[in-house]
Amino acid sequence: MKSSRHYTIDEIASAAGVSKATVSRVMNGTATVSPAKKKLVESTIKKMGYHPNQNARKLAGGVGGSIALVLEESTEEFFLNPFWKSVVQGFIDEASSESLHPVLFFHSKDESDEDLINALVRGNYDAVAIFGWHRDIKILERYVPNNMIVVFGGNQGKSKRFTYVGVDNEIGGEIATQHLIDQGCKKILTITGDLAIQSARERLAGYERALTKAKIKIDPKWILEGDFIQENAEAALIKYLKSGRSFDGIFAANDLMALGALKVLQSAGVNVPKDVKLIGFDGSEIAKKATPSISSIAQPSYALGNTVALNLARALKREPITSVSLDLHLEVGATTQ
Amino acid sequence: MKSSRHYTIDEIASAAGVSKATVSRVMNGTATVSPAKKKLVESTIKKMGYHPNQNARKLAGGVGGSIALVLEESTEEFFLNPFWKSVVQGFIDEASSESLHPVLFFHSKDESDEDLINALVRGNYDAVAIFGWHRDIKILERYVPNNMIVVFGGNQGKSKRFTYVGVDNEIGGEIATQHLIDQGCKKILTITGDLAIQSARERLAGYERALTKAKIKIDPKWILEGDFIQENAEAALIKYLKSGRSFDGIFAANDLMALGALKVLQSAGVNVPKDVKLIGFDGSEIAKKATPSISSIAQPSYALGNTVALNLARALKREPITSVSLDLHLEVGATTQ
DNA sequence: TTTCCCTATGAAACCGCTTTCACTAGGATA
DNA sequence: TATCCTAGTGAAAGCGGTTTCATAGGGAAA
Repeated sequence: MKSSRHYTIDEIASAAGVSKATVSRVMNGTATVSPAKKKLVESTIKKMGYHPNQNARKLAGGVGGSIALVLEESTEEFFLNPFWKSVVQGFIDEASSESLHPVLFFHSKDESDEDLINALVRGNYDAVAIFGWHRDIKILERYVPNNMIVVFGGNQGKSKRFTYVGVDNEIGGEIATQHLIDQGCKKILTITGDLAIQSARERLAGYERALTKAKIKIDPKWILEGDFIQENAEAALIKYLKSGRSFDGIFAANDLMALGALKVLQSAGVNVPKDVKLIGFDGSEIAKKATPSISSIAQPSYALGNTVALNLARALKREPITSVSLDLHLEVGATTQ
Repeated sequence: MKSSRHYTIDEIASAAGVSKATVSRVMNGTATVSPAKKKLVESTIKKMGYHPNQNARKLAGGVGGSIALVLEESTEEFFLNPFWKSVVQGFIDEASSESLHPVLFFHSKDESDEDLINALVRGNYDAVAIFGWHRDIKILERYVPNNMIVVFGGNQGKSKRFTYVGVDNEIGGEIATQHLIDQGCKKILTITGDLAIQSARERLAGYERALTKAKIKIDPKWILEGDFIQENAEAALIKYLKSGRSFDGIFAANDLMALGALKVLQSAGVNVPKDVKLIGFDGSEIAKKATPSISSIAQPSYALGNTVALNLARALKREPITSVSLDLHLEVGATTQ
């Protein structure tokens, strides 16, 4: 029973004394086959350790189930950010349980869109999951073959062609900021993410909305432009501290930057949460494990990955899928109490 | 130029006024084609945005370049351990630069070997990289089709069939232990990894060898059996502390467990490195970032992943490949000074 | 019984590409 | 000038499946 050799459907057919059409029908359950032959074929397949050639199957128009996982991040950035870890874990767990094994594409900033699209077209995947896409979506709409299912993780703006699984970042930003206001903060900074990215803009908009609703006039200086990276957030905050301006709250657009802010505040001798209250975004482990633990808007990161995978699986089964918006919720830590 | 439709080689051929054989030859460079026609075909391909169907190509016996990346870990374990992160990063960076996109398999403990092998055979990959494999290797040797290239990351014992990229764990264990001895330690504990795993056994052997060479008699009680997981290492050490036995050095078989040990010692009021010196294994970020920083045997984790990918790429180009043993080196931190 | 319909099944066409095989034409060799 | 190669090319035969099409055989309906 060594499978060092590949059998073909013809060999199975003649070994079982039937035609290859029958073997195919048994494997795919596409037509009625008499119980006797069915059993015979199945046992022959098992006995001979036969595995149909996937290339031949796909070529002939059968099956379907090859998927790609596109991560719009450099590997470096990707592995640094605990949010992604959770997303990918959710994705893979769900995909695995559906017996789908994704082909991995790390698509870093310096690679062109065209490269990616070519690779996807070449591989002619049945479905593609794309996380972290913050480039023009039109190019995808134009060049991706229209029988290819695409599901975005994260909000990618409206598209009739593709669906997405996301969260309402603006509401998240608003909840975070409102929480600071509820805790008595009056002068609230925000450290934004990379504003080239939609989610960063949305979180900022939520921040602004909360302050506007609370009739707090926003000082433009309060908005520290960051890029989701810890070091740069630290630098921005240090600069602000040096300016001598006062403040009593910070909303950071992700936990990594919140952690950086916490570090800066602590080493500047600022008491958190007494002097300044701090909240992040993502609800990641690093926020929970920080000392003191950082309040955060919990992104259902695992669920995000999970749901995208689920949608792919459904779409592959020809079930209809729609875009989904997952819930965010406030996780109060020690930095806002 | 919308590529929403797939052209076939026939269409390209007739558009260019040649036979499909010629188109194929141009694409693959498998035979001489007159410069004029070659140019013509190439421009037609570009103009029409043609992408050959990979399934058809593979079926017809051409190309080759589909690879699988098998991680013998649950996603959970995998994402917890910083060592893997680096390995995978190295792998992906190299693979990407060779335009290879791996299909991802997380093969957790509760899945049978057969499942994995079936999946690999089904996908008929040209090459497979396997990291963290600590099951019987014979089953792979037996059932993996012999035209499938397999490269292990980590030491998997000898196999004529497969190659691996690894490190000499025994020497690593010896270097670590010797370092503690050099620093004046006399009673050295070790917290082992899961001894079902070869690398754990090798590191333990290295520990024993160093002590034997130094003529220090090993107290069996010194060997705390762990499993590479932080919490369990902590528990084991706490138990040892309660026993009241003295010691002045600890070699933990990975950094995660060393970190756990550090935590336990600190909260027990033991001064590290004054009272007890501590060394880990992996050379990971968490060791460097700990306070005090933990000495460690640096695994070239990035290089490990990188080299495996490199070997795959070479093998796919029909270049000969051999097993490689990468160098380990001591990284002295604050816990042994 | 005869007619009809449905189930079970094999033969053959086809999926899109690679590669062998056979053939042509023009240059080198004798 | 007659002969032999060789480079360039198209036709056709697979690669290993799926699916259409046609057909044989039985039971139900008439």
